[in-house]
Amino acid sequence: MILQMETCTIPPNGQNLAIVWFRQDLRLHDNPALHAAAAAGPVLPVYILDDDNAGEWKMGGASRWWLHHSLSRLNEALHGQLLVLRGDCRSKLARLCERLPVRQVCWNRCYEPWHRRQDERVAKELGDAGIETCIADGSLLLPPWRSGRRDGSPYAVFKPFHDNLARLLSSGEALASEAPPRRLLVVEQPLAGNSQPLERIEALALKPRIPWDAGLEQHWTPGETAAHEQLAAFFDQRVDDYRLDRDSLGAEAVSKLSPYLHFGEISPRRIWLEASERPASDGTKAFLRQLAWREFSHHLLWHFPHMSDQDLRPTLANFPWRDDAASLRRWQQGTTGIPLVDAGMRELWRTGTMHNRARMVTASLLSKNLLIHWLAGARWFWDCLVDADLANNSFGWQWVAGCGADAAPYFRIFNPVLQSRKFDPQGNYLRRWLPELRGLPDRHVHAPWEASPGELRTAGVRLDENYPAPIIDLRASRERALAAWQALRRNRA
DNA sequence: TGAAATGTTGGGGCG
DNA sequence: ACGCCCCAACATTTC
Repeated sequence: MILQMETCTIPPNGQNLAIVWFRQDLRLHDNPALHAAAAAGPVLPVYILDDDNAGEWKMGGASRWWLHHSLSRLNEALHGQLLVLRGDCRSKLARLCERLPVRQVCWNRCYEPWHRRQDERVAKELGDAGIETCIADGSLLLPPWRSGRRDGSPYAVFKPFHDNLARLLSSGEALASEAPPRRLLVVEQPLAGNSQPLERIEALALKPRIPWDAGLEQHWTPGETAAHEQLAAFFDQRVDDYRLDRDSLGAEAVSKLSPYLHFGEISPRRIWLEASERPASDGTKAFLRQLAWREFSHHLLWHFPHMSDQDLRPTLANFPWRDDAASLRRWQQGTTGIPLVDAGMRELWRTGTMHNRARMVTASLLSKNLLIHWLAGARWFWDCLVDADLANNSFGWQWVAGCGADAAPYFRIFNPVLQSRKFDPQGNYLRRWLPELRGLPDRHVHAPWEASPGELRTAGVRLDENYPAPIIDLRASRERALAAWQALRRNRA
């Protein structure tokens, strides 16, 4: 906890000005880079939006919306002194160092491949210019190279990874928290010139031009304060039921912390420590296990940087993926005619998130039943999710598609009707997102095409008029997917 | 963090 | 009383 925040003017040449370069660590608490910088003297907080270096994985629309609000909250917490720039991070930071008496630049590592390249280039350039750099690890429980085996090799299966992680963390040393600074001295906007910081955040144009973000506004409050409130509410009200209810689509049982974690508005370490202080329970354990999955996917992305674009296990070389723009479009819009899939996709579009169970089922329909490449689905999620995270997203899609580490076997194909009956027996989730199906009785709301004409009429459902007929026959497409996989295996053998 | 097919068991109706 | 069939419920195997 920072006890005291003050602002000051730029120190004269020769003094200890440190830049804190914020990226996916938009918080003041438990932020190692910030703490390191603050310990040495006055701090200049900087955020730089760098779209051009992100390649294929430039931030998506929902993420940009979140970032806009998150930067605004961070700027407020910094008494309006956050310097916001856009462009190439290396040249922007170098230029700041030329113009101001900067001794040191501090940042927390990001683990995406393009961020790693960026880190290297920035560190080299600053080093060549005689500027100190301080690179910390604050976005994971353990840096990915420390969560591997003793010999440094990565884990490819979750169970042993999780056992090892739990062992390392329980030793305590890994999570020992450094003493946070008692005082944060922030320099007043050095380059203010003609515009105020808030105007600069607006100038990043992160909010959508067409205002489709009403649902996001309704469902989310970005920012560090909200993150802490969300965590407290989860621990107070929901964690005890988490193990049993986390798969239930209709219940509000999950933590909803993923976007805060992605943008670093709360640190996983803080979550782990707070959970550890509570009496051990099944709910807490199940929750921390999910945090370990996040850790695992980052571990894999670090060791296999191509994971975001290529099959982790090249089992699918020459797989007959279908190029089917019309079906992809219906999947994206939530008009497949398969209720659980449509409910999930509409929740995604409207709120920027989707229940994890629904993510697995919608992903399975696209990659297995429709035989559309998992990358097409991953890209759509990337654009729509407020918690879009390269490691988690790529890992999840590969897991479902059956080409990832610890992957679901190829023959594990979700049946969206059975999943719906099992995890949303009363149809609460379906009816929330598919008002046109509200009149159907529980036994038919999961599969309206099985209802009799009379039942459909009573419910006011007209297939292919106010709700689509199913995009595909579930049984036949399951057989087709199995056959395609088996052909692949035969050719291989 | 599957689903579907196939196998097994045991109770009840019935001749 | 007994064998037979049916079938639900559960377990196992296969994809």
